[in-house]
Amino acid sequence: MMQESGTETKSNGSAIQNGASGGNHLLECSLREVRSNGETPSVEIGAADLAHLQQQQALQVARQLLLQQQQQQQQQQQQQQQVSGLKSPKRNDKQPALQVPVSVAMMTPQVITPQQMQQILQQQVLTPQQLQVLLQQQQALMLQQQLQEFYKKQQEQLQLQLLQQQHAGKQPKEPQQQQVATQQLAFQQQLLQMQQLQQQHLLSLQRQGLLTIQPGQPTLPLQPLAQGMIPTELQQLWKEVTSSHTAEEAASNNHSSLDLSTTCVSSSAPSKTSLIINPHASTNGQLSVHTPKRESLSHEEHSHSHPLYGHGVCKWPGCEAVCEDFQSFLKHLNSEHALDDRSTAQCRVQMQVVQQLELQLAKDKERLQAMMTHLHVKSTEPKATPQPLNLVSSVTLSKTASEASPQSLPHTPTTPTAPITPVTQGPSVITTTSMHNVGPIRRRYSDKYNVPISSDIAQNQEFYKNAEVRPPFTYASLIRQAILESPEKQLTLNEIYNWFTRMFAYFRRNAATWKNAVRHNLSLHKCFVRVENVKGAVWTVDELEFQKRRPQKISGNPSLIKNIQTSHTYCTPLNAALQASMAENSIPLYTTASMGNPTLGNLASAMREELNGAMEHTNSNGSDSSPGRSPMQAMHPVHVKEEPLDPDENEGPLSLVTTANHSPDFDHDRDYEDEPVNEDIE
DNA sequence: GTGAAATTAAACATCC
DNA sequence: GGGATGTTTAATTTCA
Repeated sequence: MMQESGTETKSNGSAIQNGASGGNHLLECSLREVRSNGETPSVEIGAADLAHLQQQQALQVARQLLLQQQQQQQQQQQQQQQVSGLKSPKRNDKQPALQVPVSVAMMTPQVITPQQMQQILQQQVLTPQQLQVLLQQQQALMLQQQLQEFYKKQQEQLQLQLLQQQHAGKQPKEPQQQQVATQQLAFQQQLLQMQQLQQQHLLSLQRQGLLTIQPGQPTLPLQPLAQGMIPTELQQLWKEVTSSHTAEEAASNNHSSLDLSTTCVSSSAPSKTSLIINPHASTNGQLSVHTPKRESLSHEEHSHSHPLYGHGVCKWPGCEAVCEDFQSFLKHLNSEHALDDRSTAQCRVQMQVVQQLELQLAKDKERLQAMMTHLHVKSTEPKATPQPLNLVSSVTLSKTASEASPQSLPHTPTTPTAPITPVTQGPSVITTTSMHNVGPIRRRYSDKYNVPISSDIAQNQEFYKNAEVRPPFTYASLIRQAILESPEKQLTLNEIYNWFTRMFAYFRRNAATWKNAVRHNLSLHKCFVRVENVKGAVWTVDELEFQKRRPQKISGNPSLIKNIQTSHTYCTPLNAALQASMAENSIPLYTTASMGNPTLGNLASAMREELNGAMEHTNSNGSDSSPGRSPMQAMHPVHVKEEPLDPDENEGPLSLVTTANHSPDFDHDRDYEDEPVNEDIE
């Protein structure tokens, strides 16, 4: 691709700089440009074929137009020779206009024929959205074609007028010339509008993935528009305007520098002359839409609006040359940033920068949308347990915050819902990291610092259900939660198993391991009381024993602790999330303060309020003020093997979980029990 | 560095 | 007899 782009650049450049030999060299140059532009694949899948067809058609149309031009030129010469033996300057003025259709044909892919469209539809290579965009683009192209035809007719009228003018001798020319110039300018403006429209369509295609921009590939569909126009057609269009603008130029019939075609024929005048004469013809690849009057209005207006000039400094990438006024800026622009390989390369680099930024913006927008969607869902969820957000659970007043090593980062599954509760102090960021990349690092936090496990589970229910992420709670906490969620606050072992597998995807594998751990915990901790029932044994929770299990390890002023937590816990994950997001996208790291995101600020504020409420509740309650529970293993080694979901998950989580429902039907192990333990995979 | 708690693994017993 | 359930022990890991 880079080679192709380089070739294209050279071909375009040669069309300008070397376009001085041969009577039809300009035509050859145009054709070469058409070919070079037409050979650049820039659309993938079906669109690539489509673009190829369009390019081929464009080539054919360009050739036809060129033939027509040649014929017209011959006819004109014959007519003029018949009318007068003198060489008419107007004839030369007409010829550039005749070049324009070539450029139009070159830069406008042809409309897809119904057969081609039907073929595309049959092949189903495009999605409906892509087809819609394609149709819009086709409409724009059809408009361009109509415009092109209009322009051809206009040119013919111009020729007739000029011929009549020549026949009429020295009659007043200026009104006609002005009319011609006005018409040409109107056409230029229309042309530009069509270009912009097409660029918009191409951008939309690009955003939708129809177009693929490869790094270093300067052969974007828009580029034929710009690059094709810059070297020749732009100058010609401008010359048409300027040449017919003043009576002096009209009077100076032999002034060949204003006619690029003459320049080409003369084989001696470099095309750069036209650049000097018409500085705005191709300045920076921007097609000037200014009429001569506008151009002569004032440069101040220009200086205020020129994107490359501001505060007396040239804003050309990497330049920053100081220009006292706009005139000097223009001189500098035309001298230092003229149309050459360097400027072209810089322009392409800038285009790629813009493209990358657009892609980045789209990516970040998508990320933001996902985040907003996720938070919105969470906020609108009916809160069965209006308990504080579990972000407080990520609070650690000790080294854990500073030990936020990559290993301790929360595992970020690819599921659409990520835990709103950071598992650790690490950034809770949705990344593309697969959830299977979870490491053996284990973190548990929830039953420390009196974090209500129910809140976290409720808020991250979908996440835990879908992502094979180990819940950051101890077995004891999970068992207790399962039992407390039951209507009768009692569960059989099998029902506890089912609760684990139903609520956590993580516990859908290695059943033998974690079930053994469940049994071990039930037996080990005194807080779990086995109650013999008529229909079997059920497990209940002795809350007093549960609260006595761990001593309070956080000492000091509770209010101070609360302040510390509120000042660090909430900000850290948010900042980390933002920073990680930026780091992932290679965006310079901004501070949260500099970003000043009100939404996040409000979010953090709301969380802080909830945290305060939670802490106050805890402190006042005192029953759940034993945060000293030791950590829990947050992550297990990852197992590659996927397992089917438990069909029993469709059952209501709690409605059937009663002692009376304890029946052998609850075959909890039929899907998980006999799984091989794959701990050693990693 | 240490101790407590949690986790994991295993053996064993009991019951259905 | 096999599996589920329950108990116990030991090694290891995590973290305050």
